[in-house]
Amino acid sequence: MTKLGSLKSEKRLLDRQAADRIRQHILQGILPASTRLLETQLSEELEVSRGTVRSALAVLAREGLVSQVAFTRWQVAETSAVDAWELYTLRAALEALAARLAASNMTANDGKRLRETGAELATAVRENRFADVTDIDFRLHQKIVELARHGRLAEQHDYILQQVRFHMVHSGFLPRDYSALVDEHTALIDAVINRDLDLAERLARIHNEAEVKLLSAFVEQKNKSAVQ
Amino acid sequence: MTKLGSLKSEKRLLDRQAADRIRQHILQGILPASTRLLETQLSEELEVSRGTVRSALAVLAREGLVSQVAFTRWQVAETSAVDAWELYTLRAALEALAARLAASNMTANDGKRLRETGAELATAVRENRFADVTDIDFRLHQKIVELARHGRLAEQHDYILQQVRFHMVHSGFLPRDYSALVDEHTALIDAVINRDLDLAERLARIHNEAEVKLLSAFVEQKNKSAVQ
DNA sequence: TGAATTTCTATTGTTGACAATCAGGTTGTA
DNA sequence: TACAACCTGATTGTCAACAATAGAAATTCA
Repeated sequence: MTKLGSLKSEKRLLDRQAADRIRQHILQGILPASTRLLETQLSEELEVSRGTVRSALAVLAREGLVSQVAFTRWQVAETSAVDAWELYTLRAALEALAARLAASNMTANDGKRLRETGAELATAVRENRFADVTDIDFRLHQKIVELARHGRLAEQHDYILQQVRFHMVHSGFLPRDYSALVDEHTALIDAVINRDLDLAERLARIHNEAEVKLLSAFVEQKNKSAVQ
Repeated sequence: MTKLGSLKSEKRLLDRQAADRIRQHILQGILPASTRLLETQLSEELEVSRGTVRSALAVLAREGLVSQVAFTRWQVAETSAVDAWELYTLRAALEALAARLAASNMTANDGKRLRETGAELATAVRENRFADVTDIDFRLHQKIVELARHGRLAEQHDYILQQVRFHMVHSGFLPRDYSALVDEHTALIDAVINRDLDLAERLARIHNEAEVKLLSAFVEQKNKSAVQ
C-alpha cells in the first residue's frame, strides 16, 4: 500500500479532496477489495485530521466503494458475482433511459461530437491500445448520459460506472471480442443520432446485458481463486 | 451462536438518528423547500454537537433532500417542475426493472402478501381515507421492489420515493382519479403474480408516466404562485 | 454621491482531545 | 478441556474549541 501524499493548498472542501484521493487509489486497485481502512493511518498519510477522513469515508460509502461496520471498521467494498449482476442490470436500465432521452434531444452538433468519440474507440481497437479502449468506452457512455440532460440520472450513472470500474480492475476483466464491441457502439450511436428512440433504448439495454454474464463469471472466478 | 433476543443492532449512530429526525420534518413539510438550515440551531434543538449535525446533513444531501453551498449555507432542497420530471422518469425506469425482476422471482407466498397490500389500498379508497391511500400506495411499490431482490435498486428507489413524497407534500399534490389508481395497481399486481415479465414491466412504466405530467404541473403552479 | 475598500459578524470548515465500543487474549472455574 | 467473565489495547464515535470564509455593514475617497 503506497502512501497517498498530502493535500492542502487547493480550494475545494478538504473532505472531498481526501475522498478524491482515496477513491483514485481504490479505482486503480492500489487499495484492493475488502482492505481495512484505518482512520488514523489515512489521516497521517493525507495530512488532515481524523474527522476529515471520516467525512471522506462517508462520501465513499455513499458511492458504494467503501463499507462501514459501525463502531468497528471501514473497508474497501467487497466484490461478488451478485454485485456484478446488480450493477449491470441497473446500468442497463439507466442507460436504456439515457439513450432514449439522448435520442430525443439530439442536435447536429451533439451528433458530431458523439461520432468523434465513437471514432476514437474504433481507432484504439484497431491499434490494439486495449488499455485506452476501456476508458474511451466509459467516456462514450457518459457522453450519451450527458445528452439526456437529466441530473439525477447522470449522478446515479456515475456511481454505477465507478463501481463497475472497480469490479473490472479487481477481477482483471477485459472485453473479449473487440470488433463486436465497436460494432455495438456504432449501432447505438447511429440510433441515437437518427433519433430512433425505441432502437436506441433497445440497443443500450442489449449492449449491457451482453456483458453482465461475462463480468459476473469473472468476478466469481476471481473470488474463488482468492479463497484457496 | 448468539441469543435470539439480542437487539444490540438498535445501537444506531447518533448522526443517523439526527438525520432521521430532520428527514422526518422535511417530509412532513415542517421544514419547507428552500428553508435555510443552521448547524448551530439544529445542534441545540437535537442536543447533539455541531459535528454530528454536519454529518447528518451530509447524509440528507446525498438523499437529495438537502443541498449544500460550500462555506455558506445548508438548505432544504428546492422543488421545480424539472425535478418532478426527473423523479418520475427515473422512477418509471427503476420500477419497470423491479416489476420484471419481481415477476420472475414470484412465489405463492409473496403473491399472497402482495395481494393483501393491494386489497388494503382498495379498501382505503372505498372508505375515502385519502390520507392513507398515499402511504399504502408507496408501501405497495416498495414491496414490489423488495421482491426484485436487488439491493442497489432498492436503495436507489427509496431515495427517489422520498423525494417524490417531498415534492407531493410541498406542492399539495393528490391523485386525481382514485378508482383508476386502484385499477392500475390491480393490473400491475396481477401481472407480477402471473409472472408475465413483459406486461409487468410495461404496466409499471405506464403507471408512472401517467403521473409525471400531473405532478410536474402541480409543482410548477405552486412555485409560480409562491413568487407573487 | 457612489464606487471601491476595509472592518465586522455570523456561519461554516477543521482540528485535537476525550468517551464509547469492540475484538482478542487472559484468567478463573466446572 | 470447555467456556464464561473479565481485562486490555486498538479503533471508532462525539464533542467543543479554534480557523477560515462569505456576505453585510461601515468607511474611505474620487
